Amino acid sequence: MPENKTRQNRHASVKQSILKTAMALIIDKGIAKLSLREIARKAGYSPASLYEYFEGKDEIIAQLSAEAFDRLSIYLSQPPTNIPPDKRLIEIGMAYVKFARENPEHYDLVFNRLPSKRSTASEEINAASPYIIVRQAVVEAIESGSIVMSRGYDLEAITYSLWSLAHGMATLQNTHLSQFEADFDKVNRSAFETFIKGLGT
Amino acid sequence: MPENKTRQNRHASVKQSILKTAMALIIDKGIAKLSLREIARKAGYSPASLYEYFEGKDEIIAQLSAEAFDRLSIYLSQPPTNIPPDKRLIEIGMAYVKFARENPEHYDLVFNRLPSKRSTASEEINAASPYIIVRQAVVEAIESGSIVMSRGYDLEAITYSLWSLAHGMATLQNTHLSQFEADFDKVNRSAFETFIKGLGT
DNA sequence: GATAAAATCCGAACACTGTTCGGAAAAGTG
DNA sequence: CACTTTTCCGAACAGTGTTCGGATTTTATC
Repeated sequence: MPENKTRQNRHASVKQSILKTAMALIIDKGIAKLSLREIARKAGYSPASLYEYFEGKDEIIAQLSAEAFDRLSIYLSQPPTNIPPDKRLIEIGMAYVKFARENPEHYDLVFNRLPSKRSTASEEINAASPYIIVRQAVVEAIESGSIVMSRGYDLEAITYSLWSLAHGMATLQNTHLSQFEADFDKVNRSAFETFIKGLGT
Repeated sequence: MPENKTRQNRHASVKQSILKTAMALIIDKGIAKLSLREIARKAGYSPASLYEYFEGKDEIIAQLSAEAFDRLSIYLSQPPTNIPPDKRLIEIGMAYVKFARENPEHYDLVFNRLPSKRSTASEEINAASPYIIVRQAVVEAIESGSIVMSRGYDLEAITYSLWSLAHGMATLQNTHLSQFEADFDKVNRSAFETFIKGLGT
């Protein structure tokens, strides 16, 4: 009864290879022109066969979105923990933007192709993971005294603000400012520093 | 030879009415499901006829995007000029987010449905208009001494940073945080104040 | 007002798309 | 071996954006 492993493994690996083909197509043709039928062609299957592995095109995109999410989490985990909390906060922000610039398609998948159907509670928690990472860094920065909370501007609010700043920079650089040849890294760092400075006493 | 006016007027007004029906469809069915054929049905034309007025579906969306852009400019122009420059800067940021929340479809059109083909130089200038508005407010804030530039963090960089912050807040509220019931206005204002504070001496 | 010209409109067709369904082939189980 | 489950696909359906030829209507010119 090797069904337990072999069968499920096969199913899972085929699923993964289809996702891989789909992601490759997104990267070189753009997600707007992604077609189920072309995925099937490149993967060596008939269009109907893909429905054996996914509920439809939307679920394929949702899966890719989830994968992209994990990739983002990896980026955000890179900054070492043995640096001053306020510095680390900046590095996390920089990592966020770096992810967006180095993986524009993944970034788009994470934030602009979220499944239209309300995600379940558990997915929400998972989806909040990057938020949790930033939040934890803010907590440490507060404990170290680098930044301070004030009334009406609490932990969640600060986390949200930093996330917004990073998200805005990343989004603008990948869309409206994509053809600008500025040294965004330097400016971004200054922006984070300015905000952190404003959070100080 | 009344062709000059009548003819062109008619053409322009039909064009406008098609855009209007298209926008209505976007608002109540979502842009993802917007279909050229349905626009034609609702507008009382055959699908082929729309090509007398637009190059295709993409140009219709591009036109709507341009209209949405104008609407954003109006929002950004609302804050009065007879208030302290640093306060005004915050009000402009708040107006940016307000536009996004009150007109989510328009906001999406402006920032996530930008025409894939490189826009021309003149369109670029027009597209930069909100940026110009924010920039001008920053200039006045600098002149008043409310905020200061430092080396490597100049006018453009500050403008870009404020834009990013507002853009991030707007985008997140319209997507990932759309189901959260927080008092975003208050938090947003605190975030802007914090950043402006960081920009001070 | 008749005539030529230009603008407007649409039916039909083409090449796509996502999805469903029935059944054939293959693989695993007893 | 038979039996069940999984896998796969051809065919079809409804829908899409777009093109083209020609008919109809509106405008300009004589």
